[in-house]
Amino acid sequence: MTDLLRLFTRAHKLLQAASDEAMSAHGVRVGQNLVLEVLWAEDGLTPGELAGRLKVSTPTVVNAATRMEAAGLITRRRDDADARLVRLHLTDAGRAAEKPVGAARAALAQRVTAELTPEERAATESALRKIIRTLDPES
Amino acid sequence: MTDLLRLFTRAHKLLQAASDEAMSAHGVRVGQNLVLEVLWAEDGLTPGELAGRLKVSTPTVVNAATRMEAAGLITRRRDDADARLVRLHLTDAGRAAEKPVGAARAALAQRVTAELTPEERAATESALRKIIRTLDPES
DNA sequence: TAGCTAACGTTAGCTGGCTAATGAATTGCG
DNA sequence: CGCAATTCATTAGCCAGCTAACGTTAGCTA
Repeated sequence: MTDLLRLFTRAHKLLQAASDEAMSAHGVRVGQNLVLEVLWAEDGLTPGELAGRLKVSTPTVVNAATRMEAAGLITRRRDDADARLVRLHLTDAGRAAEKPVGAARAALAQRVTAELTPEERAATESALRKIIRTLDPES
Repeated sequence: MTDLLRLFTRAHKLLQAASDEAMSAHGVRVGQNLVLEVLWAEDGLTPGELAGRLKVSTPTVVNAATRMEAAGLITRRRDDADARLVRLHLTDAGRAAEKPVGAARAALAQRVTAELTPEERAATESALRKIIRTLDPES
């Protein structure tokens, strides 16, 4: 298990699971959280815009939006000026989730990074940035 | 993007994609690679054993095995002594993939970690271990 | 020895990624 | 002005995870 990539994969899976568990308590799944965070900052974006900001494909956002609509977190509305566009708007429930979900996320981040020394945290952050730039120079 | 968790997610997705691309050139998808690596070291394991070693659920291994069987990488064989067990055996093609896939994986790891300083590498590894232990104390 | 229980693989159905193909609407060019 | 090209969202279908439910086989116990 000395392989960095392997450790990485394992840590990621555990983080995803912990994250999903923390959010699910507030009716939000781990993928939906990302969409919500963008909408909390700027409501009424289109699937394409969200995909761009989240660096995810458009169908991924569309599918998430369908589930979130069914869950009552957002609504779909056709753009008045350009009928090709769909605008995603938060419902009251979607807005209400901001505080608890944000708190849950912060608590998880705190719990996970609490054990790290400042050096470890800084070096990890720097390493992650380098890895991202290596694999996606455009970013 | 200052959030460690966000950087983590992004880096993981890029790594997965790069990994999948590298392996696909040799007819192996990213999830199958993990199964193969265990079988290269020890052939004839059961789905449950593989799931335990990979820290993945049994259905995940079963589904991967089905695709790998269709791809001609492994075969399923019922255990003679205990008919509940299924043993997964490498085919010639599965064995033949070891060298190229291993090389591709090593090349990716090398490329990704090349930019990191020894301190970053060590600190990241240590940080990952701590995170894993925090989220899964049993490990 | 008969029957219950535990172990194991598989199937069904979910989330969350992806690409490719489709269809509707707008834009732009001739 | 009209038609072609572009730009959207959606749908279809794939891989890779998961949990829960199911059926079969061993094994143990009464």
